[in-house]
Amino acid sequence: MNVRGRIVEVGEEREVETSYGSRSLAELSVVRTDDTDGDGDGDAAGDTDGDADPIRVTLWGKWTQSAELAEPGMDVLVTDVEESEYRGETTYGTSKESYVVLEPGFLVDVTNIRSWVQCPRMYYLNKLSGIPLNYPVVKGTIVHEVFGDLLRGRELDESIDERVREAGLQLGLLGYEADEVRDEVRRNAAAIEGWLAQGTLTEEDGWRSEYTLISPTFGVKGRADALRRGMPVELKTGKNTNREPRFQDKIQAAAYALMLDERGVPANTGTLLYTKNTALERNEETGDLSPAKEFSIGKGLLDFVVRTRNQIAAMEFDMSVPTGFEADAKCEYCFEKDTCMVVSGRLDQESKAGQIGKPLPEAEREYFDRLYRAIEEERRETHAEYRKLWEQTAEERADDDRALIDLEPYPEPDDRREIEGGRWELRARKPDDAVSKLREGDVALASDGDPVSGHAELVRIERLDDEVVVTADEPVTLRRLDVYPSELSVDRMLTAVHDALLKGDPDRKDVLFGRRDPEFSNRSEETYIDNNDAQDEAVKLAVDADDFALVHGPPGTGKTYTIAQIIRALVADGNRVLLSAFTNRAVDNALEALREQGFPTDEIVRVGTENGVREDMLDVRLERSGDPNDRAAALRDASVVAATTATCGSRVVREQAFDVALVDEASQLTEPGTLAAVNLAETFVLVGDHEQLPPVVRAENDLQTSLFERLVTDHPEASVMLDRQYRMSQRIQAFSSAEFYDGELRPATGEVAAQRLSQLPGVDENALPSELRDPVSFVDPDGRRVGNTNPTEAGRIAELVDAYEAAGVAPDDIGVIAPFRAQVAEISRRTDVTVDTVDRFQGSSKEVVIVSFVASGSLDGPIFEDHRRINVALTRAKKALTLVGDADALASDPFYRRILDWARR
DNA sequence: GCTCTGCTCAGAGGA
Repeated sequence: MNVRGRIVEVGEEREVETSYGSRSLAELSVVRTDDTDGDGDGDAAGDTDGDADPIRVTLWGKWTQSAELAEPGMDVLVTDVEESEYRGETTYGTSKESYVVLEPGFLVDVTNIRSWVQCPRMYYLNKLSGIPLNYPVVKGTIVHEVFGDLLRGRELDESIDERVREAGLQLGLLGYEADEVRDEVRRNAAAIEGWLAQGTLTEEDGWRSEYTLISPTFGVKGRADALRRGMPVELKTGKNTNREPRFQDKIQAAAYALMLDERGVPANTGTLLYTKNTALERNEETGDLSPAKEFSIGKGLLDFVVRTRNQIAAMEFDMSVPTGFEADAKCEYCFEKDTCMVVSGRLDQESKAGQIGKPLPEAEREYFDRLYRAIEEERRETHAEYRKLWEQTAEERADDDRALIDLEPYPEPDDRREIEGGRWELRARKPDDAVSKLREGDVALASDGDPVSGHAELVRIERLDDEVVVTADEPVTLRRLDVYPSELSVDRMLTAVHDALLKGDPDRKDVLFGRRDPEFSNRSEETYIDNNDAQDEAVKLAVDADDFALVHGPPGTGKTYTIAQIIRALVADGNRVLLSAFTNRAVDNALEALREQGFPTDEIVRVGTENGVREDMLDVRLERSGDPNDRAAALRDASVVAATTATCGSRVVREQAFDVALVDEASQLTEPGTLAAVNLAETFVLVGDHEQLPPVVRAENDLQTSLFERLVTDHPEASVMLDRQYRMSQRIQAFSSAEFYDGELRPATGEVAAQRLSQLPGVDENALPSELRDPVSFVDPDGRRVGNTNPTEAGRIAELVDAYEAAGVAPDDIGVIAPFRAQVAEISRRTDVTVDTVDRFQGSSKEVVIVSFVASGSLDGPIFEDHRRINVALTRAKKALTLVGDADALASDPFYRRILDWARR
């Protein structure tokens, strides 16, 4: 039996005499959160605030080490407890089989356990700074890929050629030639091949490569290089002159064994494959020619893995920083010693290696701590997403759009096909009505129906319509496809903050931290845009900025056009420019405008995945694979590099340097997200509108305010607001202008102000029902909110769409906006025009927009509290805007009351 | 109570 719950009290470790001799123990008081009453309804869950009686759990032996790390408030799981009666009370204790897991909901990566074993500071430093582009790592990756290819039966030379080619860009940036890399990889691969050839591949040896594992019990996730007869095999391209495998390597393999145990397939042996070892070991007295080192994995080693994992989880629980004293690693031989000392010196952290240099100013350290915490909170939320893989039923996940279930694989053998490189293509039929967040190009978790304890593979989605097609390293029966969460964006935020503070230019930091004001020099006498003063001013400000310039662009004010003008002016001045934005769509829109203005295509490079980059920009997309020198030159020689901010944080782009970084959608970016782009340039230009949607973050924390908003507020003198809008009629823009832009947003021309539906070809305004005659109208369908839908309202909206169409408006010119996805679905069922959430509508517009408010009775809910979202909804329409909702509900709130008054005027 | 885009995923190593 297992015990799971929330710790309320932690006892001191003490020695007691038992029948086995003297043993140490520590007691925990735990309020159980697992289902203890056996009725299966789980009603004890979450009931941790003290009305349930705590139970006593005794941790014996080395588990007392984990007890020392335990704190009230932590979750704990103790497996295979022994139950006993003591003075009428049932108590629990660890048995020989037990594991004690602190904060099992916190998912620790196997590689993190590995680096913690080397040194806890190493774990911290890796997390903070990421691993920069360096040759040993790139080469190691290639050797691993070749290893996987060999296991899948691929021909060696073909594999090496392709894998080296794929790494072309990285190798080129590092200054390596393809030939020398191929030779080196071949030497490493020879060791692998020789070992594989020792009679093992001919028999049924049960090999498989790249095995993804997630452990709900132990709070560990990771990916094993390979399994052989169900036992973990890890490949290491480094040197190891000892007879024994390195301890941290053993721990890595043992961590995979632990997760295999949980799945009921015990692995008592681990293998480490050191590819540089053949020549070295040939001379040793053992006569062992093999690069493989086997070792046995017993319960003691597995316990050690779990205790190490607990150390990490406990440290992350209170977000403290490891000092290095947690382990007995020796600093004098450490590669990271200098980095370690600099980081601890700058951030004023205690560390075993000591400190070098002066601490950062207090304001910077506070900023670091604040964002570090916020980012780590975000990481927790990502972990919660992983947990849903097993905590939610398949149906719940499907309802949440996080999984496609009940896929029907084609009858064997048509459900799978071996493709190039020994990989697999898998196919299944998708139930008609199934929808999800998954998109073509995504990485997802494919499974036989159970993604955690069943057979699951990480796959790439190739096609997603009535048929599902995915590619995978190994075949699986394709019955279910789950969203696979990623910590990537969290990791990149952390490195962006690290780079900004620890590697950033002191001059830049002086402005960012308000120690001096942003400076401008009078470089430009030119007029860039002659029919719009604010746009022209924006270009001037950007060109003149020595630190940064801010362009505030309300809806329809020609932001994209201005961005293209700014980039052209900057490049004309001899600058190398990084163009970035939160979404791929915004990056491509800006590039499109740039190209339309005649900017030479051969000076542009678009960095991004094939699926992310829009089709019409693929011709300038940077192909990563190819000849190293050629690939590196393609990137280095471009005067404009365009990429999302997430890609700016990637290893390759992080190596680049620019004169200016221009970031669009800056108001939708977290501060670290913006820093990822801004870090790479001397000066920066941020374009955005903080009166529209803020950054999307999972946790409520300091990431919700964008750098754009902070700087606009602190330095209005460094900003220009584009005040002429080219989208909406006067009547439509009036509310937004008054409420959000101090009345300063105006139509650019009389034509814009006076535009009417009747100007559209074939439209007869008189054919509209009277309630829709005004450019802004309000309709109360007298509906009721049901969950996040309002079916009556949805029905009425379909009728309104029909009315517009009957008056001659083309379906393509009509858009419907609703606050909830559920209502979007409800309306979509009844009409063929575009229906979407506010969030997805940001950035686009339609001639006619109908907004569904859904709410009835009251306006409770976060979606209505953020008025910026409403601003977006109300500013998508050019000629006609119809609001549909419950008048009484809207009138109950002053802000919505004003909307009502405006619409019914 | 809600909105939801990014990114190959995670891991690849030095002495």
